[in-house]
Amino acid sequence: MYTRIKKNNDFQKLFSRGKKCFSPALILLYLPAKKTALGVCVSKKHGKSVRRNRIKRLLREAFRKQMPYLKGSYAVILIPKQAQEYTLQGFEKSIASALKREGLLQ
RNA sequence: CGAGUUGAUUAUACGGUCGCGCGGAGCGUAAGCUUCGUGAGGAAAGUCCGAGCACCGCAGAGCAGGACGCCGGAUAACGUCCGGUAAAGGCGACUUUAAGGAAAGUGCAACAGAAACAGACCGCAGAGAAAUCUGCAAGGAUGGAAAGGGGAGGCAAGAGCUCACCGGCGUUGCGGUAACGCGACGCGCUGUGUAAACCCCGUCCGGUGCAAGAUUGGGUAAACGCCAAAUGGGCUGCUCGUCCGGCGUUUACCGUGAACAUCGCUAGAGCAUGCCGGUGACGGCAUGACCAGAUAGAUGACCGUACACGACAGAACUCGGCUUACAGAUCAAUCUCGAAAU
RNA sequence: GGGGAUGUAGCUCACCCGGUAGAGCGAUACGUUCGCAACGUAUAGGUAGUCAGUUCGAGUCUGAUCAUCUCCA
Repeated sequence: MYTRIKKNNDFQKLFSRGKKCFSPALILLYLPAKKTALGVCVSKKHGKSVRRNRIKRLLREAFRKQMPYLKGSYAVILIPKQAQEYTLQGFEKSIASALKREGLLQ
């Protein structure tokens, strides 16, 4: 299981030193860590609170599904790109392709 | 049956698998694991009002400033709610209204129009040969607003000049707690709008807001510098009044994880049910349950069944309102209007 | 979460007390020049963010709503 990234310090560390990886639907930042941790970053540009919460939930669910295939443990931040529609399948594919490209999958 | 009016309720439901926040219990040195319970709204939204609570402080007085404004009640309080009154709209059920004062004073009323703290352009009548003079304010024309209204009498033509009705003002009787209503008598009648213009009258208001604020380790001593000495700073914009020196740097000793921690943080002017009082807002009594508490911020994914195929929308200290957004569904009323039948 | 402010021409802004919406830059046309710039002359461009209310009349007053900016750890 993963833990949530809560501290501002951790976010700053990832934003400044984390490796960036782009995919169609989102941006992924990661660093090796002791435990797998997930942070989600959804700005106000994505809409009102209901819409933003929906995006966060979809991102968490997508990440949860991809986790078993991870090699090692990492601290990860997911940043969605602006779009008209957000789907679970789209996020899953994006995460999978990004992780594969970085060679983090088994 | 059709068209409405008013009030209220609800906001996909049920089952299964995996997953998340919080709390309890158990296991474990610990990381954590297992299990049980619980987990968004009618508007949680906008932040437009009113409070609780907290601090600044002592708000003591006056001025300034702000809010409200028919009457009576409800409430912790309110700009909210309830019941009335008046006016406007609707055939009606009913709805809407920032609804005090224009005879305290000041201002404004562009353009048009003859004239907008007051009048004669056209006109009507009399006199005169005419120019013009005198009387008048019915009709025309301008305007949002034009000298109480339209009718009869009267007159040279006209005019509250006179009369009845309506309106207005004053006095007064009755009903009502009151706003106000109904009536009687008198006065021919004294210019309009604007107070969401200044203002007047009445009522109320200290400021800042949980990023408030509190706790946990900062304390003691010395030196120097800056500002200031009846000046400066704090207390609300100002005045009176009142309180006090303030800030920074360095060194020595003890201490040191001063925050992204912990508390505030959810048991409450609360909720549900029943009874009683009241037209109602609401109040009283009894019983029952404990019902989110996060801090990059918890409700999702998949499958099955049903249909109307699911709108607006996500707690962030807590309540009472208001306002705004919203697919629909349901219920109620001796409700209203129309049609048909009896 | 809680305070504060601003929406006017393509852009940057005026218009305090209600009465015909203006300025600068820009755009278009003409002149000037061999041509361009500069300069001169003229023209177009707005229902004052949106919706209601008060008023005879609203950019201005009042209320609601939408958008943008900003401050508080």
